[in-house]
Amino acid sequence: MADELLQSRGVKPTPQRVVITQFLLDSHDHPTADEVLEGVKDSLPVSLSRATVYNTLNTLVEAGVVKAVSLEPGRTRYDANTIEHHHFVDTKTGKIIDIPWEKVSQLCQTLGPEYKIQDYQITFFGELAEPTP
Amino acid sequence: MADELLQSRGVKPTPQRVVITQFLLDSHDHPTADEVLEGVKDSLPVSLSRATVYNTLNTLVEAGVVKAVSLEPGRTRYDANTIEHHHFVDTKTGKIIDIPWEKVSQLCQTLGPEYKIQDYQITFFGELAEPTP
DNA sequence: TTCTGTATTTAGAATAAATCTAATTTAAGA
DNA sequence: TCTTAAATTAGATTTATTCTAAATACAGAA
Ligand SMILES: [Mn+2]
Ligand SMILES: [Mn+2]
Ligand SMILES: [Zn+2]
Ligand SMILES: [Zn+2]
Repeated sequence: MADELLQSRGVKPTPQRVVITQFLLDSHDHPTADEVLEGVKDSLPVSLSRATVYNTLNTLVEAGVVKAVSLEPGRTRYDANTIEHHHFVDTKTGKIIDIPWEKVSQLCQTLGPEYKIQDYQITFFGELAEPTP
Repeated sequence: MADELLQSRGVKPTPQRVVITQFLLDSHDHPTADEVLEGVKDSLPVSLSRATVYNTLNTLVEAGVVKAVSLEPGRTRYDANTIEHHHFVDTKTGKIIDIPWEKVSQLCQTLGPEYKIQDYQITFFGELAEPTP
């Protein structure tokens, strides 16, 4: 599973990369680099370096295998759900859950009564056109 | 200006707080804590501690005088524009500009041809209702 | 198979944002 | 003036991430 995914994206599937990728595929809670290290280190016969976790995560992001998510200051989270989607941050628990892209239909209206929205923000990424002279 | 704003939000307007608040009111580029320190330290007769900058920024956020913005990993930016609005991140320059709330009308459609949108993401903050048993 | 070069991993050092600590200053009120 | 709480300060500390330099792994050539 992880193995083929890596192959298809042109990333050599080393044991460390496979195990980290699989962990992210199985996660639904947007783990941090540290949570990845904790969750993965015992499933390798060798000691896993923190540097390898960061190297791998950066490689995976660059190859489009996972997405980096920065919703809170201080640490980046990682998401194997690469389909376009939004996030809902529970301000009580800090839990970040996925919101399907289609759920946000007319002008970001109702997600449903189970979400008590206090605030939301759309972040656009792109390039600003040069002003025409 | 900054003085009255602080008063009205119940924050004692010390020289450090006034000068930092004024700097943010005059900024339109979402400065970081370090940029605030650099931009402000020479307009005080005393040396300004980094701790004071962070203390003040946290106080201002808590009092609703400014907003903390975390769009990129690693550092928080600060925004004296407290009217609800979105942000546009120029992926070439890193520049973050404000998008008026109303601009995003039907399902986050066109901002106008000057914005070449590569990606966007809506972040919701709120509380998840308990599942009814 | 052995050789060789490149990619990957590793432990630990370095960096950078933010917070903490403990001492000092400020300033309001009795 | 005296008291006291709040605010500020320099510097140390913490935490996330990156860097460095050495060790490993491993594919391809000979
Ligand atoms: Mn602005
Ligand atoms: Mn940091
Ligand atoms: Zn997600
Ligand atoms: Zn803004």
